[in-house]
Amino acid sequence: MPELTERAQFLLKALTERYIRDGQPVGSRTLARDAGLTLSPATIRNAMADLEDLGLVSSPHTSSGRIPTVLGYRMFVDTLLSVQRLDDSVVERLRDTLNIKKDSQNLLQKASNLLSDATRLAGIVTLPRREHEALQRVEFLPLSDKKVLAILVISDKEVRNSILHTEREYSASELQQYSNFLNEQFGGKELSAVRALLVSELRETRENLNRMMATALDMADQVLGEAEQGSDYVLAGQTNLMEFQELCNVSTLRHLFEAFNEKSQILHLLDQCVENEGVQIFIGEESGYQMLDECSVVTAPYTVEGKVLGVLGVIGPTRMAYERVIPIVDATARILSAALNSRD
Amino acid sequence: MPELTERAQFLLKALTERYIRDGQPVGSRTLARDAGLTLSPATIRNAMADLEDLGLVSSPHTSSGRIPTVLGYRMFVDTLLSVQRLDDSVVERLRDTLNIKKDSQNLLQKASNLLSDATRLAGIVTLPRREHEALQRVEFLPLSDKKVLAILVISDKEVRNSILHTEREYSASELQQYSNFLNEQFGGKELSAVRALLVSELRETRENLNRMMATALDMADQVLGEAEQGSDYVLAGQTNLMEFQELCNVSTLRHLFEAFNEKSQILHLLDQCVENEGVQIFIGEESGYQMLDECSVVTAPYTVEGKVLGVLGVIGPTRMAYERVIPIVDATARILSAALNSRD
DNA sequence: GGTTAGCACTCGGGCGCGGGGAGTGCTAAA
DNA sequence: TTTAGCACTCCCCGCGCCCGAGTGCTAACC
Repeated sequence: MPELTERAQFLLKALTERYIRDGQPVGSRTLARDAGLTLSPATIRNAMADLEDLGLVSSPHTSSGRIPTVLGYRMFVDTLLSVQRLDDSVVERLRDTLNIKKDSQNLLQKASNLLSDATRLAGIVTLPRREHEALQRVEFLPLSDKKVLAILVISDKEVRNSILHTEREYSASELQQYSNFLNEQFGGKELSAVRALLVSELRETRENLNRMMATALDMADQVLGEAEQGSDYVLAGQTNLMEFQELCNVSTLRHLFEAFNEKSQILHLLDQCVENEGVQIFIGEESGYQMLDECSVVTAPYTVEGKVLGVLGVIGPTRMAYERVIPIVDATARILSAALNSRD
Repeated sequence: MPELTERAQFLLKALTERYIRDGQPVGSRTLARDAGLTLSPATIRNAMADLEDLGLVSSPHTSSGRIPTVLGYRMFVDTLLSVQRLDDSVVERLRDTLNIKKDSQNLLQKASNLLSDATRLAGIVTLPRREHEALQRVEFLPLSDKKVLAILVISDKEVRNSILHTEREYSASELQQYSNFLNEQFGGKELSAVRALLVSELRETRENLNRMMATALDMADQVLGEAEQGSDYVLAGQTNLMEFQELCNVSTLRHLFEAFNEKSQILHLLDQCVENEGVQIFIGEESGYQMLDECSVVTAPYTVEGKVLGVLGVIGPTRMAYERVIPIVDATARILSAALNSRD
């Protein structure tokens, strides 16, 4: 990263802020007025030429003002940005909305809506990863006609059930035996571990197991298979993106929306944010995905009991109000984490 | 509806088909060549002038070809359309995809995808209405720490559960008593009836009821409240709509997509289709919703055991290939109904 | 009478032109 | 080092232009 004189930094900051504000390339005259410095446009022009040489700004054509490059934005958010303190009322609102007691799916949807409302961008929240969930308990309930309801208690917040199709009818007490067996064997273990154990056990001892055991294992495996489905996310406020000039041509929008539907690419990007804690920002091409070339993504992981469960964030044009967006994403992540933790 | 000479009908049909094919206003010369009739452009012009007087076609400006009006489309789909017979392979594909055994949520999503894929438009499927579902059984399971898992068995296909927060801990046997009571009282009744009964019973006899009954009713009410959430739909292939010239300006798209997110208006429209059986079509303004002015909606209800559960369909530009779309929507509705019926 | 050829007319779209404006780089002076 | 001055560049916008496609009307034709 090249070193800049204080003035150059100041100008880059002013230019970027101005450009973010009204989306027009910023000229030397405007900047001179804007910056508050008592410098003539000519001086500014010299400084801008330097910034251009360093690759921090560029001009769309010969005689127009400058706009920040990706590198310019990078420096802006990394070292120049003065992050706004969040208005208490906003925090209050976030907290209020997320503190209602609801199932987590609903909570994430709410969070996504909040993000998109507060930033006027698209909000995104990944569903919690399931890998490290532990199996608390399994219960089986007989339904009519060779069907069994399996209930998988993962925590006091997460319960999943699935309907199994069996080859014969089972009595309640018989099913009770099975679940007892499974709970004894696997209760408290991580789902992935349970699955692995089940598979190996099925392979090793299938011949020797009596019919009951085999069925129990089959059932559990069937349920686990469903429980460990692929990751996903909830999205809100995509339409907000249609308000921005720079995204407003149909082909750009189409690629973006197709990526939203496709999910895999976006998920892959968000997955990278799981490791780093705190707010993380991808500017334009940095994401490595073409459809996001003119977008920035601001993310933060959310946690329960210290473990990162998922990622939330916003997607918007590179020209977004970072100083407002960053604290919102940050706060939402914290508050969502708190809500997930404290729920009784 | 005005009566038309055979020739006028033929010309309207040819014109509409042509316009649907390539989206350009159709001129007399083109139509003369296209129609297969050995008529000169001048003759066609006369006939077109008549059609215009009847409000069936219009020209965007003085010297351009004609395009069908909403009325023209209406006559086209009602009396002129030669619906294509569906290719068997397509039916096969529909049937294959919908016959996998999956929970209904998943099935509807699949159906929506199929619709959008097969028509290259946006597919939509409303979630089944819940009103007439009967409560088969309720079970309670103690979780740790003053929490109780309530399981609501609605049918062999639908099970919902929710976690209740109680004021004290309950033993398994105590909970068993509650569920027995509820099952005796309400088993087999419709959810709405159950709810009504509960409310009145709570009001009338609250004072006299012992604590157990009250808790049981509270619990059940809490669960039912969640179960009877508002209606909803699954959507697929919105991005397909971005391919059409006539929808391709950002503001039109925005209104459309906002309506998709909003859901209430679209749902209201779809609700109208529940009553009529078979395929139903709204062309342009006919829907009564502004954001659909340049769109048509083709719907068909799907049923289980003769009862209409929901509606599916597609949304696309008025200029859509009705003769292809209609049988696809029709077939999908039938096949989805069959799949929902036959699932074991 | 229905059909057709001919003709004048209309309108949208594409193209080139020219002027104005915003902004630049360079040079030379303060 | 900063600044004023100046020539230059390029976008944008409006204007006039022409071309082509298509129309309506009229008059002739079968």
